[in-house]
Amino acid sequence: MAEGLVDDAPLPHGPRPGRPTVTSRSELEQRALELFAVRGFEATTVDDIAAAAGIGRRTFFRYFASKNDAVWGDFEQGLSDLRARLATAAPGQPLLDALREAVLAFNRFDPAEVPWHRDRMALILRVPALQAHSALRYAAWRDVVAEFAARRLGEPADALLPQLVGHSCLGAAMTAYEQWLAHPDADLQQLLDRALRALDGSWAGVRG
Amino acid sequence: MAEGLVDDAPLPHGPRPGRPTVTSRSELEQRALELFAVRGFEATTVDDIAAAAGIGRRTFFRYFASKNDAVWGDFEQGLSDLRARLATAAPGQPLLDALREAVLAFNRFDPAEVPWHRDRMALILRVPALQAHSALRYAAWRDVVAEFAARRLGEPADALLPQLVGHSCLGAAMTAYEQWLAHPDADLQQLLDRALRALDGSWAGVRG
DNA sequence: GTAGCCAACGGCACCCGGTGCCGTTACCGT
DNA sequence: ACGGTAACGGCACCGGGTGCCGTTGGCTAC
Repeated sequence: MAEGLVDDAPLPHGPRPGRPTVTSRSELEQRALELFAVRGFEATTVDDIAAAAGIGRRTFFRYFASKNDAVWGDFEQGLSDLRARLATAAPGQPLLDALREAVLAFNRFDPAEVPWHRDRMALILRVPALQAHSALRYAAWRDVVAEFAARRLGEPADALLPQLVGHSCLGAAMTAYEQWLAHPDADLQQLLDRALRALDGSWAGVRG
Repeated sequence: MAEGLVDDAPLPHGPRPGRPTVTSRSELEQRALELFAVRGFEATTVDDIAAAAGIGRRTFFRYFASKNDAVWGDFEQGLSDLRARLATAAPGQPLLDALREAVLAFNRFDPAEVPWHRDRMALILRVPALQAHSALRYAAWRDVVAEFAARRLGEPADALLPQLVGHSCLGAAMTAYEQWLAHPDADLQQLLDRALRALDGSWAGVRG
C-alpha cells in the first residue's frame, strides 16, 4: 500500500557530515520480507533480520520503530500521496468517483513489485500480530478519507457521515485485497474498482 | 461490549475436584481497570495487577492470555449472544433493522456498569496498544455480522456485500462510541441508533 | 482420619521486542 | 592532521509472555 519508488535512505544522504549509512530502509525491508516469507513472521527475530542485513540489532530499530513496521514500507509517503491526490480532485467530480480514483492510484504498483507486495499483504492480513498493528495504519488511512469527505460535505471530519465513508472505503479495499490473495490470477485494480463501485448502491442492494 | 452478568470464575467451579480458584476473571478485570484508570495502561505492569489482586504474575496469565485481554471482559460471551440474537431475528425483518436491534442489545448495560464501561472503551479507543489489539476483536465481531448478512443474502460470508455490511456496521458503532466518549451526557443507545439508521441512506446522502 | 486424586497456584528460568546510554567509527571540511 | 558530526552497535535493562515443575489444598474414597 505504498506506491512507486521512494527514497532509498533513512535520511536524504547527500554530501553530509557524519558517518554514512550502511544500508537503507528499503533494503532492510526487503531482507525482512524475505525472511518472513521463508521462516514466517513470528519465527523470525529482529536479530535474524539484523544479521541478514549485516547490521546490529540496535541499528535495526533506528530504521524501523518496530519489527511490525518493517512490513509496511514507507506508508507515510503513501498517505501523503493519497492526501495530495484527493486535494487536487476536480470539485465537480462525485465524491465516490474521486475516492475510487485515488484508492486505485494508491494501490498501483510496478509489475515487478507485485509479487512481494502480495507477500506483504498476505502477512498483514493473516498474521495476528500484524493484523493488530495494522489497525493503527488503517486508522490513519481512514482519517485521510474522512477528512476529504468532510471537506466535500461541509462537516467536521469526526461527524457521522465522513467517518462512515472512511470505514466503508477501507472495508471495500480490504475485501478487494482478500479476494486478490485468494485468487492470485485476479487483477487487483479491477477488484478494487468493483468493490468501491459496490459502495454506491450497497445498502440498496441489501434492503431487499 | 459484553452484556449482563457473566460467570464469575474461569471455569464452571461447582463442586469440582482440585484446588479452588483464588479469584475470578471478572474480579481480576475490575482490579486491572482500576489500576489502568489511575496510572494509565502502559504504566501499569502485569506484576502490579497481580499484586493488587493478591495472585502471582504467572496466575494472571491463566486468566487472561495477555494484558490487553484484561480490558475486554468476556467478549466471547458477548459474541455468542450477538450471534444468537441475529439467528433468531424474524426472517421477514429487514436486514438493517435486525442488525440495529442486535447491536443495540449488544451494547445495553446495567446503569451501574456504565461508568467503568466508559473507562474501558476510552482505553480501547485511545491507547494505541489497545487500538491495535482490538482489531482482532473487531474482526471477529464483523465476521458475526457478515455471516448473518451472508445468510440473508444467500451469498458466502467472504463475498463483497456481506463484508461491506460488516465494515459499515462496525464503523457506525465505533463512530457512535467516539461521540459517546466526547459527550458524556449523551445516550449511547440513541447514538448507536442514529448511526446505524444513517447507514441506510448513507451513500445517498453523500452522492450530492 | 488418612490416603490419594486433581486442578489451581506460583516461582523460576528463559525468550524476545523495545529503549536509554555511551563509547566507537568513519566521512567530511578546514 | 584535526575536529565536527552523525551513524553504528554493544550493553544493560525493562516488560510481556511461556514452559516447566514442584506445591497447595479441597475433595472423595476407604
